Amino acid sequence: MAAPENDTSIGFKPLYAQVKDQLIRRLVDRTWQPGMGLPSEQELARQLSVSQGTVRKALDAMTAENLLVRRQGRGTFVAEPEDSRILFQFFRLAADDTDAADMFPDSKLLDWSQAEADGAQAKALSLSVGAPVWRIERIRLLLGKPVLTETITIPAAAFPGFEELDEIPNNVYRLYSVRWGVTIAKADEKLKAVAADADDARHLNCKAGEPLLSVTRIASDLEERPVELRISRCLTRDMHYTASLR
Amino acid sequence: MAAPENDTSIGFKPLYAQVKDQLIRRLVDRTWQPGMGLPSEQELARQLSVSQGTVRKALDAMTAENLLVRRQGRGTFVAEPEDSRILFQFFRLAADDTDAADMFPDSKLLDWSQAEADGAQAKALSLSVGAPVWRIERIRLLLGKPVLTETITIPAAAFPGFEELDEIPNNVYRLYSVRWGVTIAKADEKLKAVAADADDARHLNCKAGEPLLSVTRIASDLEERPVELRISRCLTRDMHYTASLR
DNA sequence: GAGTGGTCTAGACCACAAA
DNA sequence: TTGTGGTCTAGACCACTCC
Repeated sequence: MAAPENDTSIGFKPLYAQVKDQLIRRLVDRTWQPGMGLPSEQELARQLSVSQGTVRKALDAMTAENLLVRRQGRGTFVAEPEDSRILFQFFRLAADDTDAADMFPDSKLLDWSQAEADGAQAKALSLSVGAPVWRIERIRLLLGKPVLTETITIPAAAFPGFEELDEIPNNVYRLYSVRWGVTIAKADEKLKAVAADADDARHLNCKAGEPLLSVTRIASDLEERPVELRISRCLTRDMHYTASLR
Repeated sequence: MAAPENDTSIGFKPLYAQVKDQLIRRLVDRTWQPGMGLPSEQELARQLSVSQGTVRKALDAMTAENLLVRRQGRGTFVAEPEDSRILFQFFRLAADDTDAADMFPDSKLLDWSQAEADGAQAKALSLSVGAPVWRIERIRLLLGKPVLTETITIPAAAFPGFEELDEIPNNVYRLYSVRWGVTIAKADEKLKAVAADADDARHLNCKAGEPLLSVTRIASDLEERPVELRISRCLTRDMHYTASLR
């Protein structure tokens, strides 16, 4: 970083992008953990031998990606997997009538077991077929009413000691972070309309054949490795999924 | 803008935001039209009596919102409603198998008539109930197969002379722009799973009761006024809606 | 070679939070 | 009062496009 990197090659990266990579590395290796304050811009600029403006550009980019939180007068902090933030960032279902911010959905655990990745799971998680995975099935409720079934698949290798858990918390992204240092940074979702099968009908208290919104999510960590596959089947009679295009 | 705006009030806006508002005003009043080049950063800075860096921050923000396109060595241009951009920005349906960029969907016009806004339409478009609107119903096809029905509702007042059109083009956002200077800058969508009714079944060549993805879009112009309500009902057997969360 | 946006720097002042 | 991030400025050099 000290050298001007007289780089004419195709792999050129601007200084601020290199700085950002450096900072992300410190998040990955847990030098800076969620909730902790980073050094000031001036201090980082000294450490990395770049100007404060260049550090700022990297910090602003990471803030835009919800990796950091900046507070004027206080400092820059590593974003925490708080319920409110996770809800806002990763939960797109809202009640039709209320515009109010919704609550974190409750969970009812159905099943939780080790399994071997099938073709689709292996592909989604960049594993080989048959690789050990954990599978969690649960129902999620809003205001006491079941709104969706959720099947979570995660690679066993990325979450050692998973079997020692005595319960699955509501907010698993917080669990991933606290227990294994895995930060969910991004998620890609594919949506379809499907018909409720017998299991759906039983769990969601609806008729078989009723239209459900199927959401297939692949969530990735700071290094853009897929670490969770989540398939939800949502009853959207009184709810909807929101998306904003710009 | 020349005065430092010694502003202690709650309504304070940073300079670059004021510059951005100024520039958007020039887009709204069509001083700068789609495809046109803007003056250089230096020139804008002189005109507005601010530094180049402040102009740059405004231009960068507008580029991030897809209002402008910047090309190194050439200049800054007003974004055009080209098929490829509109497709990328506002069309979220993709075929399950191909990862390739999809084509702009063909359209088959079903109906096109003036009507009076009902309660839901009035609310969505900030009109009073009974206000005159145009309603367009069409089917959209990919690779020759019908994939969705689409009902577009627009305020008649915002599109004078709409009745003189002798056809509805595939890309209506381009039409809005070219003919009425209306730029679609943002869209909010609400998704639900619904059952196909008899009309859906006929148009999409599926069975009544088959699950469809219902997408209700409210599209807004540069001044954030809602100008189009669009309700799509999509067959998602071989397709999906994509969303990215970060 | 002239002009454009892209990057990087250095320094000033302000608004805000905490001690 | 001190230290932080937020804003604004001024100027330098680079990479790219076009003539």
